[in-house]
Amino acid sequence: MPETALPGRRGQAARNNLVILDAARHVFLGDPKAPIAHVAERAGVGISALYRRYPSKEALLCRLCHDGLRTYIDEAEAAAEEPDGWAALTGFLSRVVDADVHSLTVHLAGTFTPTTEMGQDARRAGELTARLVERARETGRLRHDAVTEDIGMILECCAAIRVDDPERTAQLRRRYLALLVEGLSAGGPDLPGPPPRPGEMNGRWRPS
Amino acid sequence: MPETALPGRRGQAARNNLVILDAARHVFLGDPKAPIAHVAERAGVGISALYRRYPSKEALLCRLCHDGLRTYIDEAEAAAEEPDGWAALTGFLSRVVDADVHSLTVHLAGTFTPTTEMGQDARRAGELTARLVERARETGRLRHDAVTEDIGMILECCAAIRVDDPERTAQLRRRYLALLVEGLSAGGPDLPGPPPRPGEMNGRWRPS
DNA sequence: GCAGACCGGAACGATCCGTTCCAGTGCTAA
DNA sequence: TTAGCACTGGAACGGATCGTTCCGGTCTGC
Repeated sequence: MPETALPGRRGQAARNNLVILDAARHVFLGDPKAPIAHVAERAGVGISALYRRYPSKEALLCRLCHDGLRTYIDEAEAAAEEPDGWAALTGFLSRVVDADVHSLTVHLAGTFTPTTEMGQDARRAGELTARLVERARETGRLRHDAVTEDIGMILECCAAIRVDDPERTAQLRRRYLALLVEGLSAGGPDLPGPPPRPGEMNGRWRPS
Repeated sequence: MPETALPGRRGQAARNNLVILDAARHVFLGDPKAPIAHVAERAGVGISALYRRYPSKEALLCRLCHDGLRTYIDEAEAAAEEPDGWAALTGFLSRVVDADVHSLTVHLAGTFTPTTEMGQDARRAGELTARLVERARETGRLRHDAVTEDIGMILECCAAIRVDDPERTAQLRRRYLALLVEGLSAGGPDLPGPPPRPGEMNGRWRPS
């Protein structure tokens, strides 16, 4: 077990690396504008332990956001391996909602100036999403008027579900994702209004 | 036109009553934690004009929230007149989403200590909602595993959709409400997990 | 023409939060 | 054994924010 790999101060430092990232993820997931002291408190470390690792709050948020983006890409690439296009899309949505990736990426964006690498990753995430939607459409199970941008909106809807207990939150999100996926299925009446345009929900990515 | 009903200072005061409430509704709809100065700025009045009418920010928020709750009740009572139980529920949802009542009620709750009258109104709103769900279920068009508490969650999902342009926001919300309503329709597979419990999403109503 | 209702906005005080700083602790290496 | 140092916890600081108060000015109704 790696948590006992190194004893003493050096081991504590190594362990704190993980503990701090975990705490930060949990805290900023619950409140993107939480003070940095909450992270330290939850991690059970002092504030210096944070500032030794990240030069500023912004850097920490950037790291978390980028990690979330990479998780999104990883899941999308894994879904691309699934032969059934419909199962690929719905399974992808399930896993992304379960991992609460959306709160880490979209909701944290705008609180820091993104790096160019993040921009590239964001573009790649968009391409992978579009491909998943395309494949789902080819199966005929996806309603004809659904577009790629709907995916981001659906994730936004699920991320809005939140109760005190994290496990219960996950359960409820699965429930409403199921409702939305059911709505995504072909067979219903056309959806009202023009569909979301690319980048329409990206106001938060502006440097603020 | 009532804006010219009274001239002079008294007329200005009467007009400011409406202008301030409108501005407050707009500002706090966009950001429940906005500073009170933003309200004054948007209303085009000074800060004293606000404090002359409401003893504190809390009182203003309470007023807005209570107004929103009453709108919800009014819409629910209007929907109760609709003979078709399914149309009553879906029409109700449409109008409540269009009016953005959810952001005024649930999202403002917790920022002030609610009055007992608000508690009564909240209970009445719950009863009316339950009745609408019950009637929709009797039509057979509502999926059998939907519960009253799903309504609040669905409204929460729609309220999460927000882009810069208010009119566009309304369009997009209608789109995802349609998706969710389609999911609510009978015929799909059972929803995963236990349904939401009464009061499960009411953490925000605590005095905080 | 005057008393007072009403206004705009500067000033105040409290709170919050990111960041810095420093004294303490216990490995590590000689 | 001990000197040095990497690392830590948390107090202190400075800036920003925001609710509220206060005051000088304006206009109205009598």
